[in-house]
Amino acid sequence: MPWMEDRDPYKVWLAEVVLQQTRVEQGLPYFRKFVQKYPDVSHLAAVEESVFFKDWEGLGYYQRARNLLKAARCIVAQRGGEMPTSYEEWLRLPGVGPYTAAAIMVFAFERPYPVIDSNVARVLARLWNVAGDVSRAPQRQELHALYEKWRGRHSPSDFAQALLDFGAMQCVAMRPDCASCPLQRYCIAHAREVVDDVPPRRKTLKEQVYFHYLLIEDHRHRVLVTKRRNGTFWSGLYEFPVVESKEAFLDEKGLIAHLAAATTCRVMLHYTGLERHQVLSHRRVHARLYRFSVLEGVGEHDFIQQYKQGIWADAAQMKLLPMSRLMDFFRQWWLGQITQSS
DNA sequence: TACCCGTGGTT
DNA sequence: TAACCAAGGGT
Repeated sequence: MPWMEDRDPYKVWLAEVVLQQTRVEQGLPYFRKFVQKYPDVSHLAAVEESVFFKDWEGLGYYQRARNLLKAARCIVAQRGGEMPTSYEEWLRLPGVGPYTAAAIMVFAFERPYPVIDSNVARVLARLWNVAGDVSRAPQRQELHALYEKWRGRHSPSDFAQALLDFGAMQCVAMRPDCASCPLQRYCIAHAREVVDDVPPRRKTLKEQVYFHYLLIEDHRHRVLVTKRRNGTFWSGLYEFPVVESKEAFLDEKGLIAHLAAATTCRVMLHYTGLERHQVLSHRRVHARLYRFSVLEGVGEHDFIQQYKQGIWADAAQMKLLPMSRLMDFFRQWWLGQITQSS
């Protein structure tokens, strides 16, 4: 891994946060971009949040970006830019939990903390047939003890890297190739033929939500966008004004009725035919794009005040706003329309 | 503790 | 296809 070349705590921290719940292949391009653009913690602390949000666009779990900036500013403000050197100090920073703090102590400082992510937990749980949910406290404790005992006097970082790699490449979650596994003869889960059930599968519930995005343009090729509020998913990202429904897509009459409750403007809708869905960690979002216009004699600006606060963005501004992958699909389509018409 | 939070790959 | 999963953390 690139951050192991110099073991710079800043780079190790950055990499571990980027890689939280994220595959290495997916996160690595972002890590490289961040190191290039923000070579040390003072550069990171100085960047405006809206700019960094754009840098983070497409990586997901956007709260990580906020916490990373908060932590960087803590390190600069409270420590003069000196990176923490103890597990406890790292743990106090926002966005740094037990895994990340341990990984930093091990990879940057070669200190003996147990680096137990989902890969390592799976390897240990199978080898010793640890029953139950590995995210619960008793199991975590047992895995911790097994890890320490197995590591013995091995190098903390070599052992951690070995287990991470072994979990990612050999002892994989789905359909592991136990026949080729060098540890098969030691594996209790294999002996008891329960490898596929250890650790137990997660249960994920997906709620369906239906978004009706409203494309509202003025006469100068500007479009109305709003910022998603705190307490919602994708909070802080920008989108076209949206009407959300939990049951199903609304028909145009239903949409008009919904809008009539929020604005006194008389409005018109026209479905663009553009539909797209995206699966999130706990939701499935279905979206359709509607052209929206206000009837003659009533300005769109009145609509903004009456319906939602927003900003009018031209093509150049639109490209700078951080958006979800779903909204990015509609944005790209809109940019194409603008290019064609001008 | 249980639930929330993105996106992309695999089966 | 739909489910499952990934170098987890916050609340």
